[in-house]
Amino acid sequence: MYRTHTCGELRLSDQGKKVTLAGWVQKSRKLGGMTFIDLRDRYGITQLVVDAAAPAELVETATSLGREFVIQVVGTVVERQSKNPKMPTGDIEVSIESINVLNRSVTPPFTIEEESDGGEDIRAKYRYLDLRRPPLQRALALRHRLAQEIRTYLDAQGFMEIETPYLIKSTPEGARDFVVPSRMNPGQFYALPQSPQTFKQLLMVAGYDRYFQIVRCFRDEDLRADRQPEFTQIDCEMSFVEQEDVLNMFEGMMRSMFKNALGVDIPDPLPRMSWYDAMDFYGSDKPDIRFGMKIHEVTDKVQGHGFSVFDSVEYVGAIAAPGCAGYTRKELDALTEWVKRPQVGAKGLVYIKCNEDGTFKSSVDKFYSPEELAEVAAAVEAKAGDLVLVLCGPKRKTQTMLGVLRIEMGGRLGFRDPKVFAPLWIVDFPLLEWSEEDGRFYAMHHPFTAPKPEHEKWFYSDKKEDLERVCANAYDFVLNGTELGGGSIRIHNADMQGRMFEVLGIGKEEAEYKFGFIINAFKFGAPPHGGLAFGFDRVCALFGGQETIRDYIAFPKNNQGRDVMIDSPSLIDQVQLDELQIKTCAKEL
RNA sequence: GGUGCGGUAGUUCAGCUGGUUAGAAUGCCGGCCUGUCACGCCGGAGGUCGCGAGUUCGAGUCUCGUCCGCACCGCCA
Repeated sequence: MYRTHTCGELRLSDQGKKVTLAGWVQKSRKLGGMTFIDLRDRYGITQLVVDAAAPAELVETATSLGREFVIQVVGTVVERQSKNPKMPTGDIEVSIESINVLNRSVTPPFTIEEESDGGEDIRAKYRYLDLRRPPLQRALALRHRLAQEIRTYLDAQGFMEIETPYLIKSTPEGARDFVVPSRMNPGQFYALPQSPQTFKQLLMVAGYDRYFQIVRCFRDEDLRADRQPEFTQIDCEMSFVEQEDVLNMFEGMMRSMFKNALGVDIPDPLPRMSWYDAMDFYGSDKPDIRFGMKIHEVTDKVQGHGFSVFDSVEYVGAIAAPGCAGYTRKELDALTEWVKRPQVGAKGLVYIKCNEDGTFKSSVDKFYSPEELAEVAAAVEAKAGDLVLVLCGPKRKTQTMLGVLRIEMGGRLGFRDPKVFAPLWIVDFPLLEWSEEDGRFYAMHHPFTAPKPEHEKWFYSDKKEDLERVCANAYDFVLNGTELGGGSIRIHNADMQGRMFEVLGIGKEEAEYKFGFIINAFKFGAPPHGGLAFGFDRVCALFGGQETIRDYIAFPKNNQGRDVMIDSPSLIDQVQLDELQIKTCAKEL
């Protein structure tokens, strides 16, 4: 037996026990005659001690151990003479009678401790060493815990986990596909799935009315801290359901995840907000509702006073930053520069200070009386001591900029505490989105989303205005300003699916080539169905209070989609290339 | 495709308007030390300043190019 206990479990109550431990040498401290060794495994650290009175051979071995040596020791649990209250095992130590060096280690390039001295670069290259550190071990443990909760909950609700293929057909209607050449089918390619969307719908056709899968998905797009080329979705679909059924089922799942993994209670039922309200009041389709500072339109209150900047625009909107009336000229100038950066894109910033004494001071005093400024302040629910920030321009674009400004100010004011959780549903999304540059509609969610039944009359209209106002029974699960998941009630009718492809400008032949299988399947008694998918990596990161998902993935890719540890992607040799017979033989669509 | 920041010892970093032999901390190696737990003390080794051009009497430092990392914009149905 390699060990009788782990390095995290021994306590004072184990005093006197003879134990065998195995683990990694984190650090050794030699004090002349005696040697202390911190032995680590993923359960914790236990201090080992070798006394001066020990046999010379044992002392010799103990003092020759290097960092990250793997050792097995036999010894007795004893109470420490000087305890360490910072360690869970700090009341005891193991007095060693024998050491078995199971494996040596070269000196690691960075410290394997709670806080490593290594930078991201070097830790990524030696990911297997970084993964020995407690923060990474906690992150993966949380991921495991959440996956278990999901399976437990969905299993109890009658869901079946069914695997779908990874080698599928390329249908790049949105993100780019990773493609995989096929040796047995020269010149032809599989694609890796961006999601199992069509397969889960086919499972509904097949009668598996409650399906889920914790599944890897792939997108060949540029990366971010919260975006990886391969990522994991909690993919779910149900038959014979309406939007209400889906929302209830999956907010229940999130509720049990919050409760059982974090001990946090989230509201029951969760708040819901229409997409239009989210855009109007938060300037985002993924609002952070941990704090207020809602956006208010003040166009009619500020136009017609001779201030040409406001008079010439479609929309003027504002937010109130609590307690910021004391901002200095310098701070306001800096804030103005901040909103003018390309990432925000505002042309300028107008402010109104609502002073504690009830007076107002603004950058546009020339054009507005104190009474008029008070009216604007009242419209954005500003109180004495608040700072009103005003932006103007085209409606949606300005709301988006105000949304970015709101998030920034909310962060500065400490309203974005990662330990506070404010989930909600965003509902009633538009079905379609017009692209000016391409001169066509794109599906806002995906081309399998059904229009709301009451909007179908517009869906079959040829007028752009009609199509633009079609809403879908589509929904996003949003937490703290991050979209964690989304879904919709699907089209289950072959004719309607055909109409959707038509609206999206996908020709009959192209639709047949790319999606013929699903259109065909819908002719064989497809049940009404709908579902959703959560981004599991993001769920883990947010539950763990982090912005980056990399720590929650054992072996993530870097910014360029590279794995710097195994050095992939990489060139392949000519023999492999020849076998694959990759030639130019594109399909005309 | 674009913007910003960064690349100097194993590691994390400092290095001013260009100027002698490129420093610190930590790690590593050796010595001392019987209650350490960021142990302490003494000594030592350790550098292609990412790479390539250029300017200059002289480049870690300035210029251009290039590679790599991180964050962001575009992109992500």
